[in-house]
Amino acid sequence: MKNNTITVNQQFNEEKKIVFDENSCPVTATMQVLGGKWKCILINAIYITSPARFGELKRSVKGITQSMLTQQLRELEDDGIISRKIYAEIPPRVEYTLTDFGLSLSPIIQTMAEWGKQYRLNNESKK
Amino acid sequence: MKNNTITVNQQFNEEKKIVFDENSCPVTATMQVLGGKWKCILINAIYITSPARFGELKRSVKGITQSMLTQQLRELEDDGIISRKIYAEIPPRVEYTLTDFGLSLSPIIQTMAEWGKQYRLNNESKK
DNA sequence: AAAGTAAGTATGAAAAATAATACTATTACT
DNA sequence: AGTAATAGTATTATTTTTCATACTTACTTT
Repeated sequence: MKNNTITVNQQFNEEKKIVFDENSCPVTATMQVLGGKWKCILINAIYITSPARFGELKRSVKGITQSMLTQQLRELEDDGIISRKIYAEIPPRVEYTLTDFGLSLSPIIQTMAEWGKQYRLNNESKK
Repeated sequence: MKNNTITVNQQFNEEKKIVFDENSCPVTATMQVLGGKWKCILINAIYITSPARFGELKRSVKGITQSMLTQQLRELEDDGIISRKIYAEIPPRVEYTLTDFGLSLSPIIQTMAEWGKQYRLNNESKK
């Protein structure tokens, strides 16, 4: 009984009920798919060099290790973002391309690319 | 001498010299600023609830711990993406807002938000 | 016969990111 | 006197990421 007024006030004080989680924040949802250090870079690399081969990606994506590349490509494949085509040849050949779903991410990647270009220009001019 | 022809062939075989690193890949450059689990989510949250207070962010951004929030806000501040305004009051009050530089990232965040909405719609309809 | 090629797998170690918990200061309210 | 509020810091633990290295297969070239 003592706390009645306080309780009522607290309820009325909940002005902003905004919550950021997977269900109510679309950015959080996107991060579930694009999270991690390499996903965006790999999607961009495959977009540009498509069809991209494993060894080619290993050489061109600087800093990535073979096991990381394998792992990230598997995750992208599991998420339906890239498709993996194996040629039964010796030596083996595997080609990676973006699926339609993967292509739907390209506006994000392109926006990131544009920002990155500007960012670098600004940094250059500040030298 | 034996390997002359091979050496020459290898040089000519370098058809694609595309490299993805901080210097030549703008997506990689962007990732340097937006990388990590929380950056995009926080930028979005501050964009929406601006001016955002510390405790408010702690409550609304689900899953983030206090120390992560502090750390990420510091990094965003160091990168010039957000600004931090301290009010000398008791209890203390600190307000976070996006800087102009931070606002320049909003096309990326908006594109991510739009994709996330679509993604969720697609997932809903597949149930 | 040895080395090279492509696309990996397997394993253990190290580093980085993230989380959990306890603690701080100052003031107002009960 | 005890409790709450705000915006943190400090410390340790746990989890996730990333790295390094060795190994595999089957065929070709040296």
